[in-house]
Amino acid sequence: MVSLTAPYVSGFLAFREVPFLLELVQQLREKEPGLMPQVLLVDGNGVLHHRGFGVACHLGVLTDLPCVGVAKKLLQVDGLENNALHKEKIRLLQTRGDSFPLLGDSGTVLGMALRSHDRSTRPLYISVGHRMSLEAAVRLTCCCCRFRIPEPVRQADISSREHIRKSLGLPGPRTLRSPKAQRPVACPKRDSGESSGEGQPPQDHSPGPRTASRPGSQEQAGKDWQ
DNA sequence: TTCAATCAGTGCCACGGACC
DNA sequence: GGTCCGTGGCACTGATTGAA
Repeated sequence: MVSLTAPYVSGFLAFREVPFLLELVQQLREKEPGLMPQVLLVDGNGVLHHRGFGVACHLGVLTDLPCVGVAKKLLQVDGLENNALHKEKIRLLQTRGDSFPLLGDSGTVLGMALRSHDRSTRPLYISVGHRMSLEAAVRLTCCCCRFRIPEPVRQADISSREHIRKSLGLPGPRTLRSPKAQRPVACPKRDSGESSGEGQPPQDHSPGPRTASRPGSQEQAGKDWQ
C-alpha cells in the first residue's frame, strides 16, 4: 500500500502515480527478474494527451519497456470531442476488434477507439505509450480482453480494491453498499463545514484528497498478464 | 474582489442485465 | 437464484468564466 501525497491535477496523472509505479517495476526487476513484463498496459493515456505525453509515455520511457495507454473515457484534446459524430462512429463499431482512428485537428492520429467486446457498447481509447506501434497496441489490447476492460487492467483494478478493503478493514464488495453516506468524503467543500461526522473512513491513511491510493492498478497489469 | 456556476478528467459505487 | 460484469451517475479536483 502506498500513500499518494501529490494532489490530483487533471492532465498530470503521471506526476502523481508514475514514481510509485516506477519503483515497483524496479523492485520487480531486482527481485524477480523472471517476472518482468514484456509490455506494460497502463490505465491512462499515452500520446493521447494535452502535451502528447501521458502517463503511459512517462512510465514507458522511465522503465524502457513497451507501454500502451488504455483509457476508458475519451480525453478531449487536439479537437477530439465526444460529440454526435464521435458517438455515431462508436455506434458503427459492430463487433469485437472493430476500431477507428482518433484524428486530431493537427492531422495526427493520436490513438484508436476500439470495441473490445461484443457485449460492450463503449469503446476503449488506445494510445501509444512507448516503443510500440499503434496497430500493435490495438491488437495486443484486443487479445487481452475477455471482457471490455483488458484482463491485466481489470485484474489489477479488482485486486487493488480488494487490497484497500482489507487494509482499511472494510467489508467486501456488495455487502455494504450503503447509500451515499458511506462514500468517503475526501475533502469537504470550501465552506461546507468541518463537521465530517461519523461514517467516515479512517483518515490516517490519506494525507490528502483522493487518498484511497490504488496501489498496483497499473503496475499489476504487466505482472499478471504476459 | 469575491463568489457561484460550469467544465473536464478521474475514481468509486449502485443498478440492471447476462450468464451459469 | 446467485454471481459477475458493464454502464451510468455522482463526487472530487483545479481552472475558467461571469455576475454581483
